[in-house]
Amino acid sequence: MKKDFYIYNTASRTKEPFAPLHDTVGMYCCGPTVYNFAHIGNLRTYIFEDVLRRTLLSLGYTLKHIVNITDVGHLVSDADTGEDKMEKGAKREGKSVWDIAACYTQKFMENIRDLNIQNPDLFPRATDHIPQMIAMVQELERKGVTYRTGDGIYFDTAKFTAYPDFARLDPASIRAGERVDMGDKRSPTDFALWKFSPPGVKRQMEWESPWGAGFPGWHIECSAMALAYLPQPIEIHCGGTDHIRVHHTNEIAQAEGATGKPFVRYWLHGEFLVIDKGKMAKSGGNFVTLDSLKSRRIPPLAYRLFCFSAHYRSPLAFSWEGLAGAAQSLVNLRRDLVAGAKAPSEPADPGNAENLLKDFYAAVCDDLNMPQAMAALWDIVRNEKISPAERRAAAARADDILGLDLLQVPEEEPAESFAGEKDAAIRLTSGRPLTDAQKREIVEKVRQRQRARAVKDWGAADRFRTELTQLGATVKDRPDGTAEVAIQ
RNA sequence: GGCGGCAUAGCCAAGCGGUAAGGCAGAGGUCUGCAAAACCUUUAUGCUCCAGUUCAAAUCUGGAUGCCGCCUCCA
Repeated sequence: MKKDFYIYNTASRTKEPFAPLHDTVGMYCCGPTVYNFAHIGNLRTYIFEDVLRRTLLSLGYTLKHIVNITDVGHLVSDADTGEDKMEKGAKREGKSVWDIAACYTQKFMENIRDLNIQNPDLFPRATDHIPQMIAMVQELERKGVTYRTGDGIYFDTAKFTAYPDFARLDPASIRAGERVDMGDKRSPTDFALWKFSPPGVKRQMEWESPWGAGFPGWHIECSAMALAYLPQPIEIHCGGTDHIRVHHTNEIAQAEGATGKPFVRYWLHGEFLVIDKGKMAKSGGNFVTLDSLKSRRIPPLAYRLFCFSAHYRSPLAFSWEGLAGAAQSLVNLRRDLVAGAKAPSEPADPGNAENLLKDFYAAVCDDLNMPQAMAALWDIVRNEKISPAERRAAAARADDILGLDLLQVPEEEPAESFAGEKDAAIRLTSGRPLTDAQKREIVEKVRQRQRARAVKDWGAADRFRTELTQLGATVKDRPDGTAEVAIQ
């Protein structure tokens, strides 16, 4: 059943009802540049796009979803002086650019999997589509909207009168040379379609073209690959908010300049994850990766849930405290659902789940308002008037969109067995590496405390607890007499 | 300089004209030798400030202050 689905279209700057023209909805999302780890800020956008994808599927649409992998180098600056990011990464790690791309593509795929982000239908790589890019540049040449400088073929934005519309630019106020190095460009908004390899320099990544050896410009890959796989106009195109002004504006110029037809119908942009009031950035040195979360024992899905605490078009303030809160929240959510499962209950009625989720779907369909959707879910999960089976059935349906593995039975922390000690009465988990001596000290104190408890010597037991606390070990007694020891 | 956005409890935040969602944290209680867990109860007379419109404003208008993003590869 298709509900009314409203999404905010950057092109119109308004919320619009989603009404696709094609039976299969084409969706193109700008993917990662694989020269370094993705940080969790990058990942926020892919989570937003995944929720969009899951919502469309859940509403009954058929999708063709494309996420590109940018594995070709982009220069660091607009002038010819900058280093290529891929080549820079290669130099940093002493590998070839191809190895770098393969390595970080792999890392990206792991992140995606950890976050329950569903795979799109296709992950096209830029380096596999050089011919399509060259063809598009040639078409733009035929249309007479390009010119040649000493270092490349450029798009002449003056020839594309709609250029300022998308980002609502005021052409008169873009002042030449203010922040961009003009090089030989005629206008600050002009951009490279094809760059020539510098004379005498053999780049690791370069291709033959009608204009000689070189490499594609920074925006052509998305226009070329999107149109290679999706019918025009493409229904949905997503990316980060930073792409509006330059990347997507240029994509539109290229695609519409080459084809003379509208490029995309709905543009959606995700806001940034902010940290210490500024955006998380690879260059800022303030970035956090999914691996660093995992090493702190925070499950990736806790981060996914954390992302649902703010609307995708609002900045979300990152903090470890907030993330720990999300982790706790996920544990609570699953626990409450499991608790329901233990109670005797009648089989759930799927039709009723749909009914229970009315508010949930209403929030999701209102431009993916996930904070409100989560509130609606909590109302179900903690509503004792609803039978546990019905709650679980509703949660399972909601999870098609949330992707939080809500019905997963909470697992015990795997107990770390420690060198030389096999004591079934003690389960030790540690958040940091410990020497054998340290382990032995802690284990010995736990044992002494257990002995004291056995003879009801509460005073001694409490003293050992205090000592263990000083060593960073928190002890939890379990009903079966075993002790759970967590070391921070 | 241009364009865009934000300011709501300890933290993350929703709400966008009808009398403050939700999560986390905190507090009190029940229970347990203590602790943990669990369960129950509770937590903003107020939404940066100042004017204004309105029967009614966190929500609209004008102004002030503070903060952020894009304009350069960037989610």
